[in-house]
Amino acid sequence: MAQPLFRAPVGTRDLLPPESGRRRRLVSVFADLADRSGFGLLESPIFEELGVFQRLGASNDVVTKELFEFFDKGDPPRHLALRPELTASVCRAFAEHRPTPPWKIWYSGPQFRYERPQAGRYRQFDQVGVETLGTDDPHADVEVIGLGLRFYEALGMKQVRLLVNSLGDSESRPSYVAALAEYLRSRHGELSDQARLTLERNPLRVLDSKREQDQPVIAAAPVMADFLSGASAEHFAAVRAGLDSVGAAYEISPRLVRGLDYYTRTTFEFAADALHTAQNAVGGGGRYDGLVEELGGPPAPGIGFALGVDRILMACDAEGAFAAAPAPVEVFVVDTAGGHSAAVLCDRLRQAGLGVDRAFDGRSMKAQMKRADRSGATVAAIVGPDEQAEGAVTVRDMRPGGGQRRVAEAEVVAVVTELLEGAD
RNA sequence: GUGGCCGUAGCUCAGUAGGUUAGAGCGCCGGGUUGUGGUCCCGGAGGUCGGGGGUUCGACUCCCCUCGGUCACCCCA
Repeated sequence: MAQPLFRAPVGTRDLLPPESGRRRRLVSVFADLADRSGFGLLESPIFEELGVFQRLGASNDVVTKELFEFFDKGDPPRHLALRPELTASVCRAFAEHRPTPPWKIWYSGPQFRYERPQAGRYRQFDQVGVETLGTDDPHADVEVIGLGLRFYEALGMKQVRLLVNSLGDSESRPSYVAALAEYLRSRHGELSDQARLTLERNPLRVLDSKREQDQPVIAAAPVMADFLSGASAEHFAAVRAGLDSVGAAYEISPRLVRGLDYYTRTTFEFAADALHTAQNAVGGGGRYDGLVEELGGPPAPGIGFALGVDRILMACDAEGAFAAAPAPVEVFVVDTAGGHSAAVLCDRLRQAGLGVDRAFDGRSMKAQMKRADRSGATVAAIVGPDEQAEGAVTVRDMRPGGGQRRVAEAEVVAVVTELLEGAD
């Protein structure tokens, strides 16, 4: 293979049409849903001061090993990092601007994590998400979770399951973690080496182990539900009741743990059953009642989710949903006359709001017609020497059995529009 | 960071128990007489077989290194 001089860096890729257009449509479906639910768009920087992300958890790989960090040219240099997720940025923005709560925000964009790529995992990846800050009303949880569910539905996905759990608050969580750690230590000998390491860093995360060996131990582990404080249990019950009221199907997943340390109380995950890869979580989120404060802001509880665009699209492929489609071309302009006729014609048709493409390089009529066909255009507008001489255009219906006729330039838009109206 | 598998034309792949000019399909370009696509037919361009080193009379085929891809662990969306 002739080796290209450069290629996209490891874990990144170029998104070409029509796939790129499909992603854009996905975001616009999400944007529409978020807008209609009272969420406004937050566009935050792609990089932040390192400290913004260090609150995500000292035991967390995302912070300790996977950050793309760098220094700028300041004096002294500032220590910055490409954002590995967006919740921290949203909280930082909240702490910085002090908007009136509840602050309901949606976002989309690239995020960066230095990991070994694998199915559904890239170093640069896209997420869409929402966050509601400044309220711990269980109905805020219900609204956020419901929005996620409706989004998958809007894409035509059917095989997405919602898993929910509560991690408890600052009172109940520590006692659970202590009990869990004690239990895990009692079965230390049965755990994998990896799980033992995880146990020392963050006992909760052991519940996430995918190793066969750990499964029996995990299955018998104590569950958070038994350790919830009265207030947390009540909050969780209200969230569940709310979900029931809007007909949102969910499963209680007592051992569901989120990756980032800031989560409290409600946690949830969207699992794509169509995906048989290791990464079948197409989205996840939860409550993070202390994060804003940790970033120097006022006490402000929050809840949100992030949905992985790449994984969602993989799941769509597996389900046959939300297919990619090339940008629609309605009219293809064929020009064998030379001069500016084709340019003028294209411009006129586009000004009329039509989707128009054309050929270049003065190729043969046959070649241009072939292009017209491949473009998927319903109509070909042909300008050759004859047409040019009489100020006319040949309008050809490209559909099987479609005919053609020569019309005056001034009538082209009307004739084409009429043909297209009969197209559907 | 650890491990498995893979790396031949733009794409999807075939090929070689090591031996003359490396193949197919799709795509691309041209043509099938007199300006017109979708089917069909003919022709053509395009590959130093990821890169480097080694073994050999000779390697795309064997060995080593390296880069890249892919999948899994870890981590997470």
